[in-house]
Amino acid sequence: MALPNGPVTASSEAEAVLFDLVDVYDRAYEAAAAELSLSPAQACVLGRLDERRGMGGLAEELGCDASNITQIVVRLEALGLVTREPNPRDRRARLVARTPRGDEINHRFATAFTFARTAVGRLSPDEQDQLTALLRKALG
Amino acid sequence: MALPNGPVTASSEAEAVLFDLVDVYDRAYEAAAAELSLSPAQACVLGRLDERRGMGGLAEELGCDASNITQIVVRLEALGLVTREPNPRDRRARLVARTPRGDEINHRFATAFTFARTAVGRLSPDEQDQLTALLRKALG
DNA sequence: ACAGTTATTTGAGTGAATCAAGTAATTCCT
DNA sequence: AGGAATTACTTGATTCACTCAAATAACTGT
Repeated sequence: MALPNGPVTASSEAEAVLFDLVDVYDRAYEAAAAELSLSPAQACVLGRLDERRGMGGLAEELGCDASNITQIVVRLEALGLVTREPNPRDRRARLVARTPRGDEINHRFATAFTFARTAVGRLSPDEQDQLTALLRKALG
Repeated sequence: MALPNGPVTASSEAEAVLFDLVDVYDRAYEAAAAELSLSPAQACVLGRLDERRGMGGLAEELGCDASNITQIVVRLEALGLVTREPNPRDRRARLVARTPRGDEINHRFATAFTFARTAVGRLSPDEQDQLTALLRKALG
């Protein structure tokens, strides 16, 4: 379990509850991935392969080094969850795509990761709108 | 930069903005730690040493294996940010405490991690209360 | 065709995390 | 009091995420 990105000092209740939310979210994500024997990073990459795409695009979207993606994809490939085919348009590049089994695991992950759904579901539609508006404003 | 604990599918706007929040929060935490050449885990542990305490308590609070704490504390000790003294009451145990330099770095970290403060600060006091109430309800 | 750029991989290194096993000191039981 | 069980922590082995620097190959523009 990853250590929480904890509150050193929470100077308001809103900050404290924000931290709680982040911590619970992150742990739920990790737990859902673990149910399927995936690391959070693997679940993340798998979840972004709805269409086949290149390594570079993944690295850019996820804000990490390309070699990090290489490793994660190699492991997903070893698990039989993705394939890496040469890109016919550009022979330097590779196209990553989920296998059928990858689709299934990804779907099961989406089902297992209920946290956001459940949390939002505790709110009425009006409250959901309010929350959305408040968080958007808070995010700037 | 850690990969985001991404949304596989966001079935509502509230869920999507929740994910955004978590992602931005986590990245800000990591960035603040990096400014002080700390890993997120190191910043986390350092932030929980307002009073001297044992390794076991840290492990329990942070929900990880004790040996993980040992490693992190060893590194913090090597950086001169914490000390590990034998517990006079129980010679099996060790008491971890921040050094003055640890206090300073921890304080600078708290200053550098502005995200929660800033985000909440964009809201009026009323809105902050609303947000707190909504998130509490969502957390169940 | 040649130089420069781009896509990806490889290799080396750090750190987080877990598990299993070990050590030492405490507690509990009779 | 004495021995067994428990507790607190460390060590060692392993896996994975992550970064950086360097290598390889293939593309692009002139």
